Amino acid sequence: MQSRTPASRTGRPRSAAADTAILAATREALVELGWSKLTLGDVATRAGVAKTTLYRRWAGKNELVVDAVAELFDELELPDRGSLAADIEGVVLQFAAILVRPEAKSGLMAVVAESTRDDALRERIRASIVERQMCLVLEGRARAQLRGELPPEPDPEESARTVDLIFDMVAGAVVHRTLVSGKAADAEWVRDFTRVLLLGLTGAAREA
Amino acid sequence: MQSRTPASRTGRPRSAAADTAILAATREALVELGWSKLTLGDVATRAGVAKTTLYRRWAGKNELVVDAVAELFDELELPDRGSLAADIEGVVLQFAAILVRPEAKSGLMAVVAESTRDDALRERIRASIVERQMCLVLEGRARAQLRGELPPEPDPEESARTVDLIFDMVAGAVVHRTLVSGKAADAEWVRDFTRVLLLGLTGAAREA
DNA sequence: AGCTTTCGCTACGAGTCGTAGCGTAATACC
DNA sequence: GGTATTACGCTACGACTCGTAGCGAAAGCT
Repeated sequence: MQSRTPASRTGRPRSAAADTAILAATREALVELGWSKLTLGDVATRAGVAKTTLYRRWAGKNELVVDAVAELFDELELPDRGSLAADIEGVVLQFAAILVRPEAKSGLMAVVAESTRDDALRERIRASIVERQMCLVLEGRARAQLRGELPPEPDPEESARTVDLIFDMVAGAVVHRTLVSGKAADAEWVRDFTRVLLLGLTGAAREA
Repeated sequence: MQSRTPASRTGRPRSAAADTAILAATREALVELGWSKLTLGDVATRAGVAKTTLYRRWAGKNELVVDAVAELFDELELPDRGSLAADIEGVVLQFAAILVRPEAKSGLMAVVAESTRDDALRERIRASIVERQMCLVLEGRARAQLRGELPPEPDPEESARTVDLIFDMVAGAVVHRTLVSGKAADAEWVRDFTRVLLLGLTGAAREA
């Protein structure tokens, strides 16, 4: 999780408790101070560790916040709710519930902004946050194809394109709704969104 | 555009050239340094003005970058391309062309992140960036309803909900594709996206 | 002219950054 | 148990940025 986990077998091991304390303190500081006013010195004080300890484990503020925010997304799951529409609504509501939390709002967009100039950071975000969400899309799509709600796509290249597209549409819409428009992705919005996603603007209007 | 335009009619007027120079210097600094390493002192030097002049016009880094980035979106237009699908593809390609520019990538997400803790900043972003995009959605939808491609929605409240939803889906998908997934929203992607948006996941697959 | 406001410049205290050095604590190996 | 090795807490440091204050000069309005 940290920048590097050396295969050193000798010497005093790193405190696992310090890790959890630091990440929790980071989220706490994100809530109280936000991204721009968050300082590593303050996080170290909150966590009860020395500032040097923090720098020994993380390269900087970006990497630390990525790890702290990534843990928020661990709770994402995709229970089988019987239909594609119900599955989408369920996972979108979960996703929205995470995004309204202030530690997620403040931190996630900031590290994404930084990742536009830092490829290593982008890869770190992809591996620890985005990939998990992508797996949910894959799982939900495969489940829908088994149910016959979506046609199978034999061409692997086109299939990958479709999965990417769905992922950007779902995650992008929820993020934009929550963070840019600043409105809640509540049950009503999620219902409308799912209808448009499945049936399209033209089809959804006919069934309204 | 700046923080306040006092109705002072006497005295030396503010240099309009300084404004454009400062905003251009801000975008230049965003490209070279990115959001986090951008300093107001550096921007002032690039623009050839004193640091104090900059602080007299903008409250801080957030407000300055919002204004600098907002000018990038002035070129957004919605020419009538004959069909709803063509209109969407056209405006999405324009939007994507702006978002790939490094000054937009670095700056936009950062100020959105900051706006999660600053209501005044959020309103500033809404007024100078988001509102313009929202108008395009309204215009395109009205045009499609005249063509008969979309059914009219008499209920103003439901109509507003639909416009908000479309806006979040379109803008969110493009932003997520460009900034989070880090892939280009090229013609092929835009075509697939438009098809899903109009026909839905189920309908789009049938016509693939 | 006279008045008002802006501009450029310099300087300043405050705060943060990331690192180095040191002594101590905790574990693995012999 | 002794020893090597690493992590830890603490302090201190130079470098940098921040945002503001004060000053004299410049530019425009009446």
